[in-house]
Amino acid sequence: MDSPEASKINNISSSLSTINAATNNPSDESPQVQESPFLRFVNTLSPIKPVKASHATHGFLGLNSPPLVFKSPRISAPHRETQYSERLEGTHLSDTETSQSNIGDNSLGEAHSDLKKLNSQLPLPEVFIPVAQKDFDLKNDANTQSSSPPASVDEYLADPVDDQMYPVNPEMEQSTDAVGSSSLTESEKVILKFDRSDGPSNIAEELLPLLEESNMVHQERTEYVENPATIEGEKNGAELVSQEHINLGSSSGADVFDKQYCHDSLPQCTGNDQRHHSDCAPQLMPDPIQVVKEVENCSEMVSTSQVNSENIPQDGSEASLKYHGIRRRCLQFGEAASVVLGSNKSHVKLNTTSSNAKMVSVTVSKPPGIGLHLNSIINAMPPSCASTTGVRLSDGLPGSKSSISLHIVENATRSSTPSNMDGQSFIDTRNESNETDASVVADSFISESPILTESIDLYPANAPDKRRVSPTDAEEFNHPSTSRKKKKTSTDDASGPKTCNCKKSKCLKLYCDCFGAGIFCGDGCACEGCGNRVEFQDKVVETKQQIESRNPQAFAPKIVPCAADVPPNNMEDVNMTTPASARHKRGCNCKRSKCTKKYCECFQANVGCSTGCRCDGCMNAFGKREDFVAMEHASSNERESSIVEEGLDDKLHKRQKIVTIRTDLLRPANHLSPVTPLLQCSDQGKQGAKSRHSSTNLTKSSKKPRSSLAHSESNDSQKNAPPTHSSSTENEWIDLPPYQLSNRCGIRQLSGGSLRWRGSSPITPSADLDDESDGKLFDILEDETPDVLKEASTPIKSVKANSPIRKRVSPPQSHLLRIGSSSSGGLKSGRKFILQSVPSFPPLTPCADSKVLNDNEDSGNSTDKVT
DNA sequence: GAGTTTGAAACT
DNA sequence: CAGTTTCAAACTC
Repeated sequence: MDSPEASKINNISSSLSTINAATNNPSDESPQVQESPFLRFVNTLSPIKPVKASHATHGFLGLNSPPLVFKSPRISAPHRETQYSERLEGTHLSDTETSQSNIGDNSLGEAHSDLKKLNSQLPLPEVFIPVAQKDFDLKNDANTQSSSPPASVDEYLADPVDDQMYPVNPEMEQSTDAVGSSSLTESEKVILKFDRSDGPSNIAEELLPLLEESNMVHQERTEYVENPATIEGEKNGAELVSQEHINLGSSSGADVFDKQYCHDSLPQCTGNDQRHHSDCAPQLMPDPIQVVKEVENCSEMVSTSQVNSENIPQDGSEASLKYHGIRRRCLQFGEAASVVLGSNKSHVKLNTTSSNAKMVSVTVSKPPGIGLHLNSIINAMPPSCASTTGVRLSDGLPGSKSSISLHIVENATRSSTPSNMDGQSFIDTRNESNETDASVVADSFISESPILTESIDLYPANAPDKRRVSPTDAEEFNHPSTSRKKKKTSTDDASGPKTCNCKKSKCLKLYCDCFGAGIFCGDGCACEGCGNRVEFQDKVVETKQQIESRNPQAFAPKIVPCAADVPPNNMEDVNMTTPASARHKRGCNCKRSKCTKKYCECFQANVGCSTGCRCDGCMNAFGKREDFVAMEHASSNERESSIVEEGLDDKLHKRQKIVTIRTDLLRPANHLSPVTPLLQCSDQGKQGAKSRHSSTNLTKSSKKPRSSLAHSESNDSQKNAPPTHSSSTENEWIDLPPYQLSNRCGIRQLSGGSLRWRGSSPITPSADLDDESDGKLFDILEDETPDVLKEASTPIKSVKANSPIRKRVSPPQSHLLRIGSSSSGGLKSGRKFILQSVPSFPPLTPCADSKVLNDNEDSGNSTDKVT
């Protein structure tokens, strides 16, 4: 399907990718696109995505910049229409896919035709698109183009577009999703109906009030949209959507839609529910604007979905509309669960995988690993809510939302592609991303439906972070007052939502878990003089702003899921062990806990320590800093390298030798071991100040290759011991050789590209540098590289040790830029790789950005080096 | 449940 | 920017 249209798709995908980045739905795309890994890869690669995404997010989220969506609902309406049309197409495509994969209902094809008709009928209001919505326009254009061609293209386009649209307007997303759902044919409806019996209805009933409200909003929108008749259609469509979601659970293809829906609807619905019900004691702390807008958004979201349904020519009771949003969640969630459970397995594995990925992305729609603070919020937040949270994020971190979503998507894709890696790896990723998501969703829904529990079960919560975030948030939302008990605290994870016990901070400091997570304290909190309550919203917002003024990222997710993002080279990746490949942005500073207890934020987040960490004696089960892992891998490599080096010493400069060795080692390993060289370096790694200094000194002064080698070796020997330790917790990861791990990351996210990438990037630079470096770079680097930078490059420290050049070699320039771009954390850590791993621009931006950066870097480095 | 430990956040 | 203090969670008993 993809191949013929791939070119188009690619073109469009690039544009879409940008949009997608903005939206959180990249996962949706990916799943859809998954059919053509190449497209997926292209999408992921497109550097534009992240940037636009960030922008879009900014526009939305940024407190400073009121969300465009709100301002110009009308404008959005036309978009919606276009989106709908697109969405319809996309849905058609997806439907077709689903039909092929799972359902195989002929009706789907019919539905597509119907949808196409509808689309043709529906005018594409590209003109309407506002500036902020340019992305949408692009999408629309792409969609329109794509629409004409076979469904496959449309599918990709439609989904991504929708996704992209979402970031700008969550409502739009839902609407598009709804449209897509609406696109489902009657046959699907039938299926959906069956699925309904599954039980989301209960939840839906609970949510009905919300739906009603949303309906109100819908009506408004419907006005925008077009005909009142369409409204009915919407309602019907809503029902259909819900049904579809359910059905999707059964069908793989449907899964995509479901996921999308779930993705959109779930968060939104949750947000809506939360707001409306006001159940959640720990409500997300609204930004001043957000509060009002959120409600609107939530309602809009629902309404949009309904509106989308308008397009769908189906019968349905209004009541169904009410359920619609609710059902979505439930259904979706259920679907997700079912999917996870493997109900769909019977269909097509690929589909299931994709669906799973989608599921993940959808259900999650939030950065998996992310989040102690914002993460939680984000997780809990529905898209609409996300916008609200996003506001904060935007304040500190532009595009965080979008970026997060991207990460999620990537994660989802990763998880979705378990086949690639070990089942374990797959599971792991799922655990984090999905768990968190699932947990969140589950938390929100558990009360409503048992299905949730299933999904949850699927993802045994491993991550404490998740625990904190999701449970608290979810519970809070679901059971604001009741759920909380006193200090269940994070440890309770599963037990309950997070609560605080603040005595003096009044819950208005980051000390407070609730405040730090961006949620209001609930009844369960045992805090004294709590100022983090809805009553004090103004104050809370003000305080937040103050804190953000000091540290824009204060509320940003501390954990960045970036397995793929992490530069392939990074030691972290190798070390990484972090199940989700997530990392703590700032890193921990543990001294005594050795990162083995929850004192350590990294450990608490189930994330391995990264180069950014300044911990002492890191024994983080999720991944030791870099040293250990690197040491392990490096040790073997080093030996080889050392031997080679020795031989080379006579001939070449020691430096060159080292470099060449690296390149040699790396090249053969290529994608596998781009890390290895680093690892070698890493061996010296952290402890490294010693090793570094010594090595650097050696290199500079005597430049004895052996000295460096000796360091590496010694370090290896020393560090080797700890790595074994890591294996215990992370059996999965640990089991895999470091290079495998790295591969994993790359493979997951980017089917093929990542590999190339990594392999080339780390290696080529060094190699090239080596070649050239001897004369120029070497001198420059050595002399110029300030100690800070050297230190900064800690992860690669080994590089330093081996050769000053190496520091820069891997990505010298880029590093600097990155470092600069990367927040203070990067500088602090001072480690090259950290910089890479951390998205330069918005540290929040998870995978996508980082990927992009990496891609850029790689390309740039390769080009530079090559030249 | 009380007390201690720990490290992040806040402050100077 | 570094060092110190404050704070609340995490942990231990």
